[in-house]
Amino acid sequence: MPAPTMPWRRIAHLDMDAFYASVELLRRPELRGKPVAIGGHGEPSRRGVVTTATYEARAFGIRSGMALRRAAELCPQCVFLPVDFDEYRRYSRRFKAAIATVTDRIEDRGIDEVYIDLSAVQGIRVDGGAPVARDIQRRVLEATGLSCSIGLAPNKLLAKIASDLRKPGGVTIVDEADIPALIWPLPARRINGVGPKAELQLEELGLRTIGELAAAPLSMLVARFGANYGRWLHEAANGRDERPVVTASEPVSMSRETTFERDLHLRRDWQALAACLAELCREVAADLRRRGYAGRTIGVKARYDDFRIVTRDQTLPGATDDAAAIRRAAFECLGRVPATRRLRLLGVRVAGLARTGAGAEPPRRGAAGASTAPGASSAEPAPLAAAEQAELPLSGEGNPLAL
DNA sequence: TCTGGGGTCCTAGGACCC
DNA sequence: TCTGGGGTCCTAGGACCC
Repeated sequence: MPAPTMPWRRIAHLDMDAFYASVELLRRPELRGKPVAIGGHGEPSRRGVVTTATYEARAFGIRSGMALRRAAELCPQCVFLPVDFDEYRRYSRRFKAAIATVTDRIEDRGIDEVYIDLSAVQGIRVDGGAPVARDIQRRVLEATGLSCSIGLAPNKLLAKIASDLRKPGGVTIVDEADIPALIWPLPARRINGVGPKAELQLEELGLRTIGELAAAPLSMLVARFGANYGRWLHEAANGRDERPVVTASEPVSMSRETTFERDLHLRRDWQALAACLAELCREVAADLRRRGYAGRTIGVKARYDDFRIVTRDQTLPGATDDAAAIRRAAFECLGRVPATRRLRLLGVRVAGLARTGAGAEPPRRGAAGASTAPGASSAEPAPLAAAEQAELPLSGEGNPLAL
């Protein structure tokens, strides 16, 4: 039985070039041409990682995800700037609006990239799409002053790899016929969905490049990675991907988390942790309300000083966007986190989201019922209740943990 | 004193229901 | 009393992405 064939498609992947750093250079033009890294508080002496570095900084070996401290060692003259997400979001909206003047077939993939389905663009089957890609680049540049790179391919997987081949400012077409020459020599890690763990396992199988992966027996991949992921790896390495461009989606969860300047002990530093948790709950509640959502599943995430992560969550009878209800559930969850080591990070997450606006949501039960918090009733350990009280006077402005 | 913050999706076991 | 499945929800962990 022959698989139904996909209709002809032309998918673009657009990736902004060194996005955060480029936005910063717009307001700090005197830094142009210098090594600049964006991350954390912009101070290499404090905890944080590089989110984006200019191409000049990358020449020193600075990479995103690298500790700021390490980046400063590699390049002492590098200029460090703090992240300013509000500003990046403004530019993100602008460049996406510029693309929307060409087509509305856009899939949001975060702050600095999108997929665009160009299949219906006039004449694209003849010219391959390079002219419309150049036109999009020009519109993005005029709207923002920023450059981007675009990959054009029959699917998202190949378009994503293609956009990375000629950075910055490139337009790269990858068709099925180009796969052996352009895609197969690349490391398997370049496939979107192959991360550090999978890369390591592939290496153990002697598979380094996408071509080697494509030639590997399917049975070997399935034996190693399971039926789903194994089959997907095989398809991906051969350039096959039928995922549609998804133009609308609903959020699944909202969360807030923070890494402490110094690691905190669950009992000895309880006051500071409790104040932190309460603040995270206020923030996530504010985010929910601003965006018009409420959620049923409340959870906390803790990262120990050895980087292990534990999560605990609790599902309420009804969705809530109330800071106090979220806080009660979050404290119950934190009470179940083993106090085995010090914590370096604490987070709060609300999932199971439903829209609150425009009567889309059924009447809320329990969650807003002041004294009877669902799930936080008799199950709540007494020491926690006391500790929760104890944090209240502390919950002021600013970060009480910046010691 | 390496290693951020905000997400999505998948897996897997147990509870519970039919 | 034992033998069964399927389906959904809840919880925890983990890989991966931007």
